[in-house]
Amino acid sequence: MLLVKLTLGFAAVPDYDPHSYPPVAVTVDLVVLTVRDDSLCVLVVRRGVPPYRGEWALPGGFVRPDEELGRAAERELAEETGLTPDTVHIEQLASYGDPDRDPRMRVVTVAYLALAPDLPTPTGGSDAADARWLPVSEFLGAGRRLAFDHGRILRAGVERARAKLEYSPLAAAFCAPEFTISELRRVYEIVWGTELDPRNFHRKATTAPGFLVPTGRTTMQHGGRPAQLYRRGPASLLHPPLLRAGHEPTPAG
Amino acid sequence: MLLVKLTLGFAAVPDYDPHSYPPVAVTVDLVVLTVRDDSLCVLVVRRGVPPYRGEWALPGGFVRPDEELGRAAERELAEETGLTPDTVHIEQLASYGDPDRDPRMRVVTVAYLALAPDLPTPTGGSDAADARWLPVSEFLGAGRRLAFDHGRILRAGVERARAKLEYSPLAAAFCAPEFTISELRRVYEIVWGTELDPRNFHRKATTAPGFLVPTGRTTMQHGGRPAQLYRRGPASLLHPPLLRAGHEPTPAG
DNA sequence: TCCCTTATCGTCAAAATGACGCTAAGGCTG
DNA sequence: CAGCCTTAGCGTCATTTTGACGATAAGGGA
Repeated sequence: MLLVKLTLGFAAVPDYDPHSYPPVAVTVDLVVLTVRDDSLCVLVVRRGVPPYRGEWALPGGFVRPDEELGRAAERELAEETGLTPDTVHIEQLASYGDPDRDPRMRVVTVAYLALAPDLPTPTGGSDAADARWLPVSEFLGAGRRLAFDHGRILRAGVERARAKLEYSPLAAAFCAPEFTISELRRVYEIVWGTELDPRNFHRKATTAPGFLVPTGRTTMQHGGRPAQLYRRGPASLLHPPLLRAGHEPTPAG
Repeated sequence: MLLVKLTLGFAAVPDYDPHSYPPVAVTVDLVVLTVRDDSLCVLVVRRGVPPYRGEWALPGGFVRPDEELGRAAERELAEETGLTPDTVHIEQLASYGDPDRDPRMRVVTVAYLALAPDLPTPTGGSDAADARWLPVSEFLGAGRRLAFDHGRILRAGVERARAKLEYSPLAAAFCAPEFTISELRRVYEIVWGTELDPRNFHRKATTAPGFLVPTGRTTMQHGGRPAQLYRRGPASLLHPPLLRAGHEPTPAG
């Protein structure tokens, strides 16, 4: 029958009828990470409707009929946090489409990873009933659970963030537009969960071409000697990378 | 019928009805790369039906109603090449869902990247009318074009492959189960488009823990002194990584 | 003023890298 | 079979990079 014909591939389907396909919904889900109170936090919302009513989930929503995937992600981000891509870094993470990941119907979700500086207000959300920042450790361990397969998505997002700090200047996305080297180092330490030597980190960060642009201004927020303020540089890749010591990340198989 | 209902009610969001959404088709597309005849090649199929009839496209097809995304990708790979995940490495690449990327309807595709050893037969495809390996350079330059947005997907796949050679043992996925260091080096040289010093490469490849496992056997395929044969090791990450010299990859913005 | 804190520069030994010489071990050719 | 060519694989060495950590700079507070 038709189904069989269709699955042979796009190219081999002379006159297929796409509408005869079972309905699939496409959503975007967001892993929005920030560094707050010495821990890596993720933005979660409490679900107001079944399934998983009352449980924490990643923010997300349907992709509109004529909307690009990235636009949908940015729109959801703006709805939940009031932030725009000017302020936060956002990139596609991965897609998840297990047939039973949503009990209501087939839902394929395209997950996005967003890295935001510490926001004064947790959320400026519109429809989000209850949204807040919670430490990712709450969900990565045996503690709380996230609705749907969002725990898996969160793990992927955190893993991606940790890896990208090594080779990309993305750590700065967790900082305000102007930041000190120590603030940047604190980001690395919290995201990686390690301690870094301040002097060696300072050397490597300032040496990597295009990573940091000094502003000339200084700040004395942190009690000691005033620190130089930097802005993100033009580099899209760190050379040389800031490698973690010995890391076997996900126990991949 | 269903279609009419689907296109109607989009507005309601909080207590949404997933079925009240417009139809979206979900496909998987494959970027299957291999190293052949001193160049990096991609598996492409010639389209037999409009749109883009007669043009080259990436292999792919619909995700079946109760099929996981990764399974769909593996199935398509098997249909086109006869290969299974035992033989090739396959991983999710990214998703593409621009509203007009397929003129017929909204199609969201989940692209997968597969890295295969050089296959004796170009394809063992079932339905693929005309499938073959072509150098990626044909499509990356101003030469041939791929159907749909497949050129963009191919670029992402090649970029991903190039990047992953640095810090993952994935280069071995381009080789037969047993391979020599020179064969591995040739993979790096062809994928990166650079030349590598054989002696330094030998040192770094054999030094990286878990990258290579010597088999004890040797081969003399290449005319000179017989070479040790190795198998892929257990490492999932290369430490230290095999870094390219100075590389600004995609001219990112 | 002394002390405490953080920032930043400097030093130095250990490790990694890159350039490259040299020997090993096959086949090929005359 | 004696060179010769080819690739494999080991070793050397100067240069860089890294990591550990000392020392100084520059603020606030007791």
